[in-house]
Amino acid sequence: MARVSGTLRVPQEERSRATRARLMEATVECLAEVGFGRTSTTLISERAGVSRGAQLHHFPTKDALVVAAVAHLTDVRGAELATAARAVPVRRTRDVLRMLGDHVASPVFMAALELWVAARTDPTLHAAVEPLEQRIGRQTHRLTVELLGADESRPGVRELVQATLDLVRGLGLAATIGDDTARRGRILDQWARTLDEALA
Amino acid sequence: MARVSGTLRVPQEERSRATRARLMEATVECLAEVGFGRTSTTLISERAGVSRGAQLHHFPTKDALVVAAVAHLTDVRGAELATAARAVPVRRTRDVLRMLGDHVASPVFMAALELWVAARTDPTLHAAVEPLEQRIGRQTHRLTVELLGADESRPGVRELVQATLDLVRGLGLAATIGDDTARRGRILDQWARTLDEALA
DNA sequence: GCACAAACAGACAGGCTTGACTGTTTGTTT
DNA sequence: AAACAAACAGTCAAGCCTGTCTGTTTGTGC
Repeated sequence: MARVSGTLRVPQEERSRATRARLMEATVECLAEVGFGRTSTTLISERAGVSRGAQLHHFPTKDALVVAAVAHLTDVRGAELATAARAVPVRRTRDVLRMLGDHVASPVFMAALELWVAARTDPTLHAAVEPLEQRIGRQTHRLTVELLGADESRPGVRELVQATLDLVRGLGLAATIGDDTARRGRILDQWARTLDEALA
Repeated sequence: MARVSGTLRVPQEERSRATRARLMEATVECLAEVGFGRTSTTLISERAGVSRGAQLHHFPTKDALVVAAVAHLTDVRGAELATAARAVPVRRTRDVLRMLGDHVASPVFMAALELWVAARTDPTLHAAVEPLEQRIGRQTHRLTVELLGADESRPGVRELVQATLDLVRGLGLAATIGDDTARRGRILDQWARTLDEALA
């Protein structure tokens, strides 16, 4: 598409993609900062610097926008995890846990948390969130197994890795209220020791 | 008060208490069933069988009602945990974990979850939730230590109990999306074994 | 029995949110 | 260049939610 014909061009497909991206990113930001409840379409369009008309053009309904944002968020989380994982040396359990702990304290996780809880009582959202969350869950699991150098063929190992991921999820949830970093650190310190013994 | 004077009496203090209780219970039910976002004062009053006027009389603002419901919910959670704990034999780790796992799958936990997430971005709610959550957190910790027969003077034991509680919180969160009971069971099976070894 | 206050009932207004709708600009196609 | 379609802009009405307000019933104190 967009055959060159001499003059400078700003393909509308590109503009469209950019606008949609800004809207989805603004949605994720709103989720993380003001929560699902206060995330209105008006607030999103203001934040994205997009007119309400343009917003309604690309996403006819709020559901459509949020569902698209869910997919976008999944990609972002996947990318952030992959990037963070690359910086972690293999077989250093405590470092792996630190990486996971940092993730659940990040804004993207908070946005995901908002969506989880909202999806619990919203069928449309649930249908969008469930499969994507399952995907990123599996991806994170695989990644963690690799970094820990764990042997999943041994009985119990798979469950311990799952427990580790559920633990950090729980820590992320606790972090929303009044959990301090120090407490998380101590818990993960001990968990790393226990995990190392159990996986040995 | 309310000196008997022959005829049957329905003290207004009693009526008042009953109405307030029904409103707070209805609030918790709404939180668990439709979520914080869709929990409107109108819905609550309908569900409680209380007129809007009476509702506004007892709780002038929505915040007042929700804050009162938080306190109520804390009491309910505390009572449910204490009751469930009484049915668990001491030193049977798997049974203790089952009890905790059941709790995080219950409606009261879901209501608490809604409040947690809402409180993250709502200062008023946060001020009400934080201290109470801390209280019930400590209570649950003490209770778990007792049931496990754990010796907290030994290094790492305290952190392992905390990790256990955060783990079940994470499992409760996962349960809202698409987590099946079987998966939870396997994870807790394995964690019970690991915990027993670590505490031995 | 009477005055008073608390519990209760329901209508009403203001504000916010959502999505429909009309009009304008900008890129694409022939 | 002209016709067309997509992107963009902003207004408007319907609906819901909250909290105020007025009026009614019921228990309490004198």
